[in-house]
Amino acid sequence: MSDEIRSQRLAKLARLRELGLDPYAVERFPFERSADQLLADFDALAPQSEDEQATKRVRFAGRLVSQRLMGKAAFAHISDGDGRIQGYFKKDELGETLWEAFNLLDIGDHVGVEGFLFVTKTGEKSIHVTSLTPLSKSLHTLPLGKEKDGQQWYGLSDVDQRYRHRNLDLVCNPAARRLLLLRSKIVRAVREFFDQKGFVEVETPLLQLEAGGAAARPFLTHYNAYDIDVKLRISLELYLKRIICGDVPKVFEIGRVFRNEGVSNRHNPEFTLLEWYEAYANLEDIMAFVEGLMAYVAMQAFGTTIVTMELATGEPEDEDCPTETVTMDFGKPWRRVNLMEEIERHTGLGRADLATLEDAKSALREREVINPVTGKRIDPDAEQHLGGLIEKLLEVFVEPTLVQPTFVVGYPLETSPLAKKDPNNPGMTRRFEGYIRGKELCNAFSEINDPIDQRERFEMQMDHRAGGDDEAHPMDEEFLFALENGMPPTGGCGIGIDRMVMLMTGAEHLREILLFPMMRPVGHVDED
RNA sequence: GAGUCGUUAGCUCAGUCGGUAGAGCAACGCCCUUUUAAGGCGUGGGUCCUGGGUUCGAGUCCCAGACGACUCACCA
Repeated sequence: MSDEIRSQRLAKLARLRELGLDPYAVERFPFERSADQLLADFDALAPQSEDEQATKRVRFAGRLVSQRLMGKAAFAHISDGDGRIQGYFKKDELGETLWEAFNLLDIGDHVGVEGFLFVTKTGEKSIHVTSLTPLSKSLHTLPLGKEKDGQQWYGLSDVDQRYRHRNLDLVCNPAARRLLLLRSKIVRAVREFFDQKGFVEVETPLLQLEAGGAAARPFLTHYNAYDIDVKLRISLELYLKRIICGDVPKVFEIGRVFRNEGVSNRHNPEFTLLEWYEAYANLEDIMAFVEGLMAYVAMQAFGTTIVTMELATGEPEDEDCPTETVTMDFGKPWRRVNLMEEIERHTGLGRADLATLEDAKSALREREVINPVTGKRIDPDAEQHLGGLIEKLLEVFVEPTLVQPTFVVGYPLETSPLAKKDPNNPGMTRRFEGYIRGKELCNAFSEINDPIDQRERFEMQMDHRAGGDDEAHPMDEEFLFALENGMPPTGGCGIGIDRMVMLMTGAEHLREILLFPMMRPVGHVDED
């Protein structure tokens, strides 16, 4: 019973205090090398003779992760998170007090040790411990499991527990730790790349009167001082363009945005968005920029532009789920395709079939348009406008085929209220999205800088809203005023950072990338 | 929001036909001064997710609820 374990451990804590070794009273325990460094520099650090044992000392601290007690001697591994090293503890060298203290330690406690390096009979490089300092007491059993030859027994595998108690996940599961470190590297590489390209990093408001720049329902909250309702931002777009209007030609922001929508393996109500805007740049410039960014990030995070990942091809539930090795080279240019041409290639529906909403609906009714792999089809009556239907066709028939990095160019007017019209294709805009592994990575367009056009687009969105689309873009007079004062031609792009990490690491769930994903509270009672 | 499946010891999991709760690890005690999934002997530990119902009797069957996973819908 957990209370029993807890009281046992509190009793051990009390005894440590009686011995004058209160772990919580210690403030610092300096040591120079990580476990990995101790092992790497072993030959130089280990004493060559008994005389040197007194002078060639090492110190190390970490969490006790395994114990093998043998009466008056013991072995135990201490982990600093990244690596672990074995300690050898002997009663007649530690003395009565420290030996008792060692026996009061449990797996999960932090401990500092001092001693000299040596090799055990079985050949493991270890620390011969001559002194130890308890540094924290764990009041619970750590669900660490055991391992041998890289195979793990037991351990913490319940995903609910792993997400709710991420600290335990990080201690017990090396993969969780690996993803955290990889994400940090990737984000750092992104910042470096923008810095190298002369971009300025800015921060814009999270609290906004109207949440614009994307199609999503916002979170609502209240600002007491002004007694006004405000919304949490759903994108970074409009404020960043107002900075472009202020003649700062290259800006980017990495920030949290909030969308009041459901949770799935690719969605979380809050996520980290990267957006950047570059004056005097067009779509082709941005594509090249994305290619360069991804190549740089891959190089910094993995040391190569060639990223290999194991992807589940069956049910991830299944233990023997088949996997497929996918390799992508971010050193190569991405495939570039036209949206309408790709739809025609995968559905047989050409421009003539998709000229108007009515044409498209009757074409869908007349022909059996079914995705041969997933068996999915489209409900023609679900869409309010042609653009929505076209994007639906893209999602169902084209997206799953875009495994290798691909730019899809040319998005419909109705779903692109902030993108310039394509002068050569009525009803279409100068917009592209980048896809990897069948999932959207980025969304970019030539930004509208014509304030009259932008006003008309917002008005079109207001019509959609009146038609029942509560995610249609709101009117934003402040933004229009900025445009009326002049914005240079500008290319902009957005990338979901969490999803980018997910795509590059082969993770199947966004929640593996988010340290603390949204979870329903335990014991929640619905008020309805 | 809808459907399917799941929830048993701190962790990972068994539990047959409805008959009164099991294992390994972890914990506790004893032995053990070079072990590494250490070993040997012994001990304790359960709101079987919650609440109802059926039954002489429910971990097991029925109903409702909580939470999770997956699929779908919305979205990036």
